[in-house]
Amino acid sequence: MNPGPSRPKAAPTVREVAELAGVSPMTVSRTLSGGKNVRREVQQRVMDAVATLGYHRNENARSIRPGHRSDLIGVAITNLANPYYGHFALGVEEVAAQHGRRMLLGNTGEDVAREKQLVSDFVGRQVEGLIVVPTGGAADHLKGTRLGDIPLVLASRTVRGLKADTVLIDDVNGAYESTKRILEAGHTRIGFLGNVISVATASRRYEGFCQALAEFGIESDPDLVTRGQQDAAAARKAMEALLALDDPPTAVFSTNNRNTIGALEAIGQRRLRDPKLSPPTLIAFDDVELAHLMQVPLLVVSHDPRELGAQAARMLFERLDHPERAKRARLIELPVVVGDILNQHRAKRRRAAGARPLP
Amino acid sequence: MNPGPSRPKAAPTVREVAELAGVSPMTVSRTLSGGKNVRREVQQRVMDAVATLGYHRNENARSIRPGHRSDLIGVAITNLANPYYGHFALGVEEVAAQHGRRMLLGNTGEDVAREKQLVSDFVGRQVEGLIVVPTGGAADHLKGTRLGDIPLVLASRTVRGLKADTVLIDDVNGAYESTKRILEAGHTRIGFLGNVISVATASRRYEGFCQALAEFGIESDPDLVTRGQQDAAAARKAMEALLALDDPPTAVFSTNNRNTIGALEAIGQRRLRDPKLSPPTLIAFDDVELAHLMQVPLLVVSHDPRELGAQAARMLFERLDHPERAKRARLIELPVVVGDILNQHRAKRRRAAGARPLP
DNA sequence: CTGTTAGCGCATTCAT
DNA sequence: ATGAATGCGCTAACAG
Repeated sequence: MNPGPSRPKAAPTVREVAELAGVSPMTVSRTLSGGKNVRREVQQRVMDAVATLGYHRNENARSIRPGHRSDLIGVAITNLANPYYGHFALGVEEVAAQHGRRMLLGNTGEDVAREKQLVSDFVGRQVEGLIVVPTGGAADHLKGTRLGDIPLVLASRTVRGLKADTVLIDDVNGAYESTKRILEAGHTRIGFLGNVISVATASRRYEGFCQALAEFGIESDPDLVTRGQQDAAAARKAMEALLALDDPPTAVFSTNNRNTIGALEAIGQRRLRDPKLSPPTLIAFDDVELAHLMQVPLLVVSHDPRELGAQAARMLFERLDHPERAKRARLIELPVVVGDILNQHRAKRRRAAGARPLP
Repeated sequence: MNPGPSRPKAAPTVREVAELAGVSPMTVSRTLSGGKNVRREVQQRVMDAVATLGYHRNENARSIRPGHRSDLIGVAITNLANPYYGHFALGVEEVAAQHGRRMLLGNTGEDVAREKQLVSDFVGRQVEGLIVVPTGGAADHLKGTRLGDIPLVLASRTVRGLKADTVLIDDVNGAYESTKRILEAGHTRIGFLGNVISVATASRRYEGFCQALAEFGIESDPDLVTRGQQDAAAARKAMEALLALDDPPTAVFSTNNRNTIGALEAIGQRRLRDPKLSPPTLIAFDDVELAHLMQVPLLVVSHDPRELGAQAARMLFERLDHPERAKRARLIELPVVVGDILNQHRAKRRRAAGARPLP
């Protein structure tokens, strides 16, 4: 009597629906694809059968038929736990949804091997396109031929020697403009908190930073430049070291939100021990929730990572919808907004006192 | 001569690989599935052909064959832009990867219709299982029959009248314990910042909150209870209103990270106008980056959303790997950690002065 | 309007 | 160790 631990029943197929509705599989198929050339009454019978059986059309079977799209895109990002990429992924997802596509999402954890694996798997699953935040390692697996000519969009970072559609933030200029503004405010000793150099973004932001320094005739002091911090904990240590210098920087450029968090933690902790600490002005590339309330002089270089994701997706779908257009890889650089210097009570006073802090 | 805008070439198939390698499709298939019963030498020829053609096995075609798994799970979450769910998604992804599965990820934006759409699509794509953070609306579409008996795990929230494996946070107890601790510290007027009531989490946390109040013989003052804030902006307004009361609360319970952010913003802004403001103690359910550095007395009720995601995924795979086991829906409640009250300089002084703040 | 035939890419089964 | 036949679920193309 007892059917026992019911084996996971195989999903119902068109045939079963057809049988229950007393029609041919073809009529079911037609009904499900809009109902052209099917009597209303028959459609109803079919839909009823669909409902009672809990039938769902097998999209995989559907997608192997010639000319049919998979409606799937593959997205590989480096770190989902970073709110930045959460917003990014949301931007991608929203635009994909508008275009009727679903998103296969994988996390690379900055590991090239994993990236390779993911991309290969995505291709095997017939994704129509790929959006990748590259880890920055070797990237042969992203070459067009390896991808079976599936459109690829790189986001947030580039890869040396790889031609592909790319959406970047205007890193160089953002770093340049913000550093310049800090220099104009009178700072001369400016620290740098960077992430790993192999990440193109890091280099580009460092480049803009140096450009501004050079323009003001300031040599970048190697003691003030730290690089390679990939998470907040590392950034915090780096910032602590900067604060502990005999002659600490009066301003610090932070490459990304992880470094900003770490820097603010270092400052916050240090302030507990030394409440009169006059914290350095922080140039924060990427906005961070609550940062502006931290009572630390702050210049935010912000942009919307969600828009970055959306833009990457738009770029991808444009290529999918118009494969006939020019094949040349395109590069888009999204502008950043350099804000005002917030919480700069001390800085104001210093400037009011005239001249530069260090003669 | 010019091939013209090369039509997106159809992906190579086993047949093409076979032809190039001078073998039958079957030999290619065998080689790709481990190489049993294929001569080393032939395997090599096949692999070479695979490489030159850029061949990727069509997983979709593969998955329609009987007995074959899709290696796909579907995940629907409410808001990817919330770092909480970013961590959650990462937890799911990592465990899925360990089990050789990929993740289809969709964002519902708290919209039931979208959730329904996503789940239906996921089922059509032959996902082996579903992990859903339910929006809280009607949920007929999540009933087993509608899902073709695909295993479902609800995470973070429950749905009234729906039996399914569920992973929750120990909301009631976390809210209870933290509120109790604040009451023990002498607070009697405690505000409440909540999200929409239809979300089960909100009710559960409110429940724990009220339990603690009741135990201390305190009636919850309706003026101090705000609900329905779904984002930081709304939460901020609600908190501003609390701060503006003639007799503002000395402590405020914040249901989730969005409300905490909003509350801290309100406090921060208010403090700019009134530097001597003695901010209320904040009970923050869910941790928030930088919150502990905000110079606001803070009691964090924390848990790791990544672990929540991991646990949901483990639950799913356990059911997938052991379909024969008991069918009863299981419920797991992950413990929370109620921390110490941080930054409580003022509170200390108040307590040291003896008695309760309000006679 | 409806049904039949055929084939998408792959792998199981059964030869050889 | 290899290949041929067959069918998975679905739907164009072609009858009727």
